[in-house]
Amino acid sequence: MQPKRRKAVGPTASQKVYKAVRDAISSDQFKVGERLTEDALARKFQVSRTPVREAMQRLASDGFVVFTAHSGALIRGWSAQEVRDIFEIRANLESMACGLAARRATRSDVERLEALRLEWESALADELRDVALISERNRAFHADIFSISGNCRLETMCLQLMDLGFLSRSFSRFDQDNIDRSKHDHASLVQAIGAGDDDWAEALMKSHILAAASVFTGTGPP
Amino acid sequence: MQPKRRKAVGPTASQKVYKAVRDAISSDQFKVGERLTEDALARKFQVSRTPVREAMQRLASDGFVVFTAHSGALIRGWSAQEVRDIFEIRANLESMACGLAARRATRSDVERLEALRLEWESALADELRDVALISERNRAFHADIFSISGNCRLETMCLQLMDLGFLSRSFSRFDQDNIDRSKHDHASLVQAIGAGDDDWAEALMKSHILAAASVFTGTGPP
DNA sequence: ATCGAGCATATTGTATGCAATATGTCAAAT
DNA sequence: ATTTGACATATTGCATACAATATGCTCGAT
Repeated sequence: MQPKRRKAVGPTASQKVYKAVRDAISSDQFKVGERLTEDALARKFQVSRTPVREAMQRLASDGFVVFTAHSGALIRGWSAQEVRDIFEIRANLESMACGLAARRATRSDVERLEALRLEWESALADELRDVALISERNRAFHADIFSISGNCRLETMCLQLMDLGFLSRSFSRFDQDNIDRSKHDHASLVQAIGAGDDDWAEALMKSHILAAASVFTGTGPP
Repeated sequence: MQPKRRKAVGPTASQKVYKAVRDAISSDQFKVGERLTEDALARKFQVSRTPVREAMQRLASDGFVVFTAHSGALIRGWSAQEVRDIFEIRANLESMACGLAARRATRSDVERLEALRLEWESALADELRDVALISERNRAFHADIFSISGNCRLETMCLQLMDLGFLSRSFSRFDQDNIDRSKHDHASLVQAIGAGDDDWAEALMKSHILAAASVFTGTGPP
């Protein structure tokens, strides 16, 4: 007889709704200010309002939607100030994670990271310019650095900041210069982490994020 | 006629439960590993299970409890590694906030901060050694710096990290040396922020947090 | 035409019931 | 004595019903 198999009980309805709506927001499938009515979502996912409400609570807590009592959930927008604030935090947290990663990375970590970098470059090189794919692979590259850092909470916090909807539009704003710079940055990052040079890795990541911020917020030199 | 008064509709039941349980956790009123059953909380707050569940979802999302499907919410504990990780992040984020605060603080900001510092010192000076009061005023002091930083999201993130239950035990571990150092640190912080010296303020806060970390995690010199 | 009051409708907030799942107990086998 | 299985109980997950609140519209007054 097979070793008794644990009954494979899937994710709860609430979790499924949470994940689906979260992904939809991250990939920018809702308009800012759009109202998410419980009934509509409940019908869409074939469940009752209860699990939908629970998912919305968590989304609100994560900052993806704003939730006002008796008025429901709205897809939140981001003021220029908020976008600046977020990039400012990312520049600090991600450079910290990068420095830690440089100190802790093993040979196999570096090899995996390099593989992710190459996958991202190949998505960039493709004629089709699939922005969603480029964005996804960029995320995977950064996420791997967070993971190597060994600080789980830092990893979670960095991921949360990366996954805030507006970022999915990031690469569509990049011109050729931005892309070349990004490619160069990522290559240097792998090099610095591979060499275990934490100061270098940290400084590289900080400048990498701040450069992206300047594209996004238009604070760069004219 | 009076200007039409908005109907004073209180916070929802769900919000009340959330706040009550969150405060109870922050002030360490539950044992680690303790199970929070929905029925018990519902009876305690005289509401049904629905708002209790919603509150628990948000608490889980905020990291105060762990939530496993079909098994409910447990008060989470913190491994030594997690505590180290959190102090590491605080050292970065709070020093960042402190540097920003030094650049932005107005005269009235500094005066208010100084007043908060003095209130904290008076709580420390009291013979009774009310650890909860000391902790509360320390929080108010740090929170004011976050607020002055002008970065709302940073403020929220720093507060979340400060409010993780185990910190309420911090001051009960301090010996006289730690207390003297803390008093000195806080005084210097106000001075640095008042002088607009962001590098100094940033470095001070970093060392302030790391010193507290060493007391807490026992990583300091013997 | 514009504005505001009041009603009708839509939507959220909460309570309750039932089904699904986990937890604890006890007896029997080794 | 320890372990394993099955059953009883406790607890959560979800659906539905109803209450509370907000939203939008009509209609009348100015």
